[in-house]
Amino acid sequence: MDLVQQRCHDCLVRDTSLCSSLSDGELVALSQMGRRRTVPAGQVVTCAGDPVTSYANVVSGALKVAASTADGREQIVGLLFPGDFMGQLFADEASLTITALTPTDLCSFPRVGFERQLDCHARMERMLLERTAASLNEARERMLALARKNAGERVAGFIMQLARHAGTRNAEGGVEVTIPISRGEMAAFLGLTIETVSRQLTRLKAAGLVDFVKAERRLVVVDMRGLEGVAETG
Amino acid sequence: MDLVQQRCHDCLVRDTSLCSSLSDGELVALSQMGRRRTVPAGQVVTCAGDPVTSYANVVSGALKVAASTADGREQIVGLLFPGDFMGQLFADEASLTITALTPTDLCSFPRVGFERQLDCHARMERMLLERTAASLNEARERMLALARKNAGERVAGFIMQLARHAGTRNAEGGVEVTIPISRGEMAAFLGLTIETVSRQLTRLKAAGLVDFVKAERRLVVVDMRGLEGVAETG
DNA sequence: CGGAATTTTGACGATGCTCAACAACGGTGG
DNA sequence: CCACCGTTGTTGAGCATCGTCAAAATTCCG
Repeated sequence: MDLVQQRCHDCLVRDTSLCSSLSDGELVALSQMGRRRTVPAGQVVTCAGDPVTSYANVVSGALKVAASTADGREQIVGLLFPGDFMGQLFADEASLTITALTPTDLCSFPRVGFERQLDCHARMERMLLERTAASLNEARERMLALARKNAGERVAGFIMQLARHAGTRNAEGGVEVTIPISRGEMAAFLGLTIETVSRQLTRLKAAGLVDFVKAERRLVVVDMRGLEGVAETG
Repeated sequence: MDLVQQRCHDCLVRDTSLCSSLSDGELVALSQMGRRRTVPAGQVVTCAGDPVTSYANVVSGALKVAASTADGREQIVGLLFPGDFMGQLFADEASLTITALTPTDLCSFPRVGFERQLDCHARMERMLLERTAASLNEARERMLALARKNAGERVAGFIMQLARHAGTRNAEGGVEVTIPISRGEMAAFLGLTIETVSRQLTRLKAAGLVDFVKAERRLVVVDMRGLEGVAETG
């Protein structure tokens, strides 16, 4: 086994990224054009307006995908985690800006080479279609929240999602989660301001639905049912 | 040429729907499972919560794709026109409700059969991937509008899109468009109320940027530049 | 022509944003 | 070890925008 294959074999996301649709043998060509790249927290990876010349798999870390207005208002339209595919498929010019939230490792492919690989690997293309369709459904659900839900519902819904996706049950029957992003990023994600997010969190705490120490990232969902109720009706 | 092929050959969207990626010969299998269906205005085609058992091409008419909360708040997350593909790909349960806005003709396929056809026709699958990716980009742009733009910007932006996409230049240098949906649907699309949409339209008229007669669907963009300005900064 | 549905307009109020001050935390250097 | 400072988060007061409720105007359609 040569070095290239060795690298993929040891890859953290060999089994969760698009690559999981390919056998070791099929992976060779893609592997040869893949370039590992480490990005520090806060750095912009691709910028709205730039031509799209490469795609990537997220290997480790986290990134935000954001749209923004000319005068600087920003909305986070998606988050990327290990195994996720990064890039605006088939767009000649990026309309979104992607920024690393934490130190991040990417496995980056030149656009044309990657698209050629899609041509020869139907299972990979299918997987990409499935993921794109899922992202579209998610984006549409979020449009409902951004347009029609009030601040309380949005914040409660966000914590519910975290709890369901990454929560761990503790001794007292609560569900512990670590909020992976800052208040500012939460606000940018939920279509609110920092102050409103902060107020809603203290409101949830006052209502006894969640518990956390001020300004901490660690949070315990005390009353899942109650929180679910708030997520649906303020 | 048998009847089935004849039907596709005469089809209004033979060259704009996914079918345009297939030759007449390749179309036979898909054609045989396609069922034409006419839906009256206002009728629900697929409902959130139902299992996804079929997909369809829109042949004529228009539909809305909407997400809604338990207590009845609704957000239109997409519109479908002739040539568009309809259905939540690979979802086992629909999360969105699709309703005809006008009398509509569909060419409907059973889910499993259609997915099998995708397996054998790489160009069709590629076209579907391109369209899904484009829809995702569009949804994300709209998330920015719903979360961060004010009522004036949203209404102006909507008219801009109409004018660019379906406008016709008139004698006085204005751009004429027909607003294809009711105020209520505009509101549901823009994340506003009917009253706010109405007020913003009269505001644009008072500012001399557009002209229309009260409660009419026909509208003239008088000052495109000015309208563009409002779309970006209220 | 008449009644229902849609649209417009007005008055009022709540929600969430802005601005501002304060608190908590983490690192840095004396 | 602790004073200092920048960053992040919390809290409060006031206000603007948009939603709600209600009524009038207009259109649609039988």
